[in-house]
Amino acid sequence: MSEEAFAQRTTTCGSLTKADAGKTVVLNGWVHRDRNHGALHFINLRDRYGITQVVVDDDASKELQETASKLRMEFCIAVTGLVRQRPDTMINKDMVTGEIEVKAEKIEILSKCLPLPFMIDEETEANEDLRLKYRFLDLRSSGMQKRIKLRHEFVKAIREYFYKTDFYEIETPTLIKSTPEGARDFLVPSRFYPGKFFALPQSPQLLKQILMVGGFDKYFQIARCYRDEDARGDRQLEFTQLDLEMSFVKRDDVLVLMEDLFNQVFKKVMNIDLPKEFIRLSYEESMNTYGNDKPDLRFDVKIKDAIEIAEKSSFATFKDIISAGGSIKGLCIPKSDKVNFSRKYIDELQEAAKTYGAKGLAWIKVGENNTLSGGVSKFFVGLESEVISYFGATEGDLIVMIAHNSWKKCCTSLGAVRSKVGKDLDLIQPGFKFCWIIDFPLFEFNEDENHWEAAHHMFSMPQAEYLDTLEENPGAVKGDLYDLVLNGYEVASGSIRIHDVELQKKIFKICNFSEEEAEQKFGYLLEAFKYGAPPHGGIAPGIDRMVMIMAEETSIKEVIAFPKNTAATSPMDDSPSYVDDQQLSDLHLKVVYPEKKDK
RNA sequence: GGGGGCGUAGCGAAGAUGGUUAUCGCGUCGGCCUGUCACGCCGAAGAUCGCGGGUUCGAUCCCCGUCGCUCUCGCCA
Repeated sequence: MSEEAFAQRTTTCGSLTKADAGKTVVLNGWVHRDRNHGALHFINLRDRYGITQVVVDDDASKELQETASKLRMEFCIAVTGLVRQRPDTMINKDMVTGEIEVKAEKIEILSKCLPLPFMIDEETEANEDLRLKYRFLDLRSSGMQKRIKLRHEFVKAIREYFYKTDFYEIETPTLIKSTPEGARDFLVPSRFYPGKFFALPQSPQLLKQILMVGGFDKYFQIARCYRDEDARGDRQLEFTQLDLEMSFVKRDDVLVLMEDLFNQVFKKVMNIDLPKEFIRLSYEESMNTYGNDKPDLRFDVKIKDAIEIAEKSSFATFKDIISAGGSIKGLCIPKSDKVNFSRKYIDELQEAAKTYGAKGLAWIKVGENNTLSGGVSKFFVGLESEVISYFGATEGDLIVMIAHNSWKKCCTSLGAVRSKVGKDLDLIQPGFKFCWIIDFPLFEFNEDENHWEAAHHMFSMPQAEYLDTLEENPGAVKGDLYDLVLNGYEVASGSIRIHDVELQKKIFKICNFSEEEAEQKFGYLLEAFKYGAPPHGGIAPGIDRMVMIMAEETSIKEVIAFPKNTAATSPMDDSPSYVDDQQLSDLHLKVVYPEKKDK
């Protein structure tokens, strides 16, 4: 079986300049645009590297002219021709190769193309589902090409960094034991053992800890992870993490390593200088000031505790919340020429707050000469100047306050208002603002099941000062946990791990995990800890999410070659799909369809 | 599981208090064109207005249901 011969490229569509004039070249690529003037015919030929204008002149042979007239968008062709400098008046300054054109001597159609479902532009206007169905076409767009390249450069720079800093790249299995806590596992049925399942890893967490016990004190991996939870704009069923772990380290060793890594990677990939050290905020500080644990520091609007001023008001709701021990916080929204603080806009802000559990949004407009109007201003009569100076407000600003019995809901609902305001008022400055969130609580109370559980996961180390009082007051315990945040997205999460069996057992107990259950689920880790486990810790930055932010996109799908949609399916290959009965029976499975009709 | 948005030629959009021929741009097909570069000009084809039901003399439009996509809350250690 010999393949059909064709003229193989001698150069690419992004490389020719006037220095190449006079050379005979062969280009291979796709017909990007096709401008046929009858006797004169221009073809923009595109490949990964760029676009070059091919010309079929009026002196072309009849055969060549006929071939050229058959060309349609996205035909894959080979062009043999002569590079010639364009006359000065015909130079296209917007094209890298705009100084030259290739006078076609021969055109071969390597592969035809059906009429396109959508045009291939820098960014197509077609809706996302269609783009995913025809991903092979969408990937040809310069936007996708650019983003996939960025991702490649990013991962490459990461690997280079770890190779030169003496880390080992070690693969861990993707068929592992199902872990009960955390996200829902993707399960893979065992053919040999009826009723038994492997799980796809949510992360290589336990395996990398065991690698530490195994003596590989600096490990990293570009690891695929799987979580069977609902997708989001910044969340996919499967995603890629830079997973790393180190032995004999303390928290700051990990933070400093990450700062150094991203300094070097951002410099190499985007020629951007990051600060040598990233800002550090405690969880509590971040919640209180920005209303979440992933603050967007690209704009400087800050939340302020408002109990002090609210308790002076005559607003009954505030009094009730205060006497119930709740929280009241406020935000001074600066006057803006982008948004008029109309009743309609305030309603929008209130809706944003309500999605995070706020009951309402108290608001006050700041007028001239220290006056207040609208909303709850009538409850602050006589306190005008005090309110204004408390929030540092000036004329035209809008002060909003949220009162809630739950400190967390008070923070997060006001945080939602802050985020919306940042976008709507166009306050967000360009750039990349990293920060660390540290000192997370180790446990949080599960109201429904009436017991404590790990806020992150059960393998994180409590901070030393809490070690003796863990059981007495779990809610107060802070862990050696850290998240890396970039422009309002959590991009990495890590911790110093527990390496002591007894401490680990204590944590299980606090989380209402019986010894038997712990033994059954994590016995192998506990066993490993009995054999000289080193102190260790690590972190796992999300590759997709970081590249998304670097590419200034808001959907993770833009930086993944073949993503799933929000409905957790792939429109291109139509997965997931039904399998035949034989496959099911091999796996000892029987499908019970839900009541609702299915297909 | 809940909430919001969207669904009109291959693609992107417009549309009407409910009225008989549903617009526009891109693409497609045919013709013309010697300097275009989002080429231009002339012509043509292409739509059960997501699907089902209801109200009505009449529904793409109103109502109910349903499906799909999307954003989001829950969820995601």
